[in-house]
Amino acid sequence: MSAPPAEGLVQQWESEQTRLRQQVLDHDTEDWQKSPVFSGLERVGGVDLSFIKGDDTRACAQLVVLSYPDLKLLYEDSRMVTLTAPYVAGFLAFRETPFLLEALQRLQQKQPRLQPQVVFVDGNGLFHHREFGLACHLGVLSGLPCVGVAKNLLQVQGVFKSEEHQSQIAALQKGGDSFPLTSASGKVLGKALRSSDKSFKPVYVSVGHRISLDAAVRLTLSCCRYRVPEPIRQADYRSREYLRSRFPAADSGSGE
DNA sequence: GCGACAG
DNA sequence: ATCTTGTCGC
Repeated sequence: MSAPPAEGLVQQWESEQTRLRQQVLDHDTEDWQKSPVFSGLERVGGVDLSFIKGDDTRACAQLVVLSYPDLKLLYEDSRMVTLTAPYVAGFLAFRETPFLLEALQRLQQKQPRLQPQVVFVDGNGLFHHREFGLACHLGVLSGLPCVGVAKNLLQVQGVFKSEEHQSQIAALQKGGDSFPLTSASGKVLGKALRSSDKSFKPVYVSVGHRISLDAAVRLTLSCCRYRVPEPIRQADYRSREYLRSRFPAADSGSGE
């Protein structure tokens, strides 16, 4: 049912990514990022979108802000939105960013003191076709430090789900172990991280904006109670809960 | 025709 | 993203 994206649109998106890419800062810009224990860091944010099943345009845009290092909920915002852009692999940001930005702006307007010092994004940052994934996009447009955490490996820039990749995953002995995701040209675009002792499938961490890869990986690890970092996990859970309460299952086994 | 494809 | 139950384990 989803019509293929208009011809020129993807090209336009591509050039915009290339343009905005120049504004990404892939190093630590905040003092807390240089601290081994991130002293000075008090608030971490997480964003996500959850969809109503069967509808790929209506979704709940979610923002949560948690305390650090306690990871307790300080702020939460759920909002029903209607997406206009289609999902095109490599261009996720054009579909989701506008609504995540709006959530950050509502927070800035209502509770500026709760503005997160870093935002975890469900998706990739520099680990991307043109080194400008969702986490970079949101980072540049919001100006906030962002970290991209993807649950699945994006096969780009010469990174493949090869036997070698599988064996590297098997070699991750404990939570905190990781290995670099290196492009064909030799650049480290991100890291596969075993985020806890109990999880075996790694998460893929990459720089979004205003943070180094090293700090991004350390911070991700320190925010993981389970496989997915708590800010993203909370955003995901709460957005689904929001949909569950307002859009009860259309069908169930009760009929006959 | 088949596999890929962050969310 | 969503489609989806039970099941094994602590």
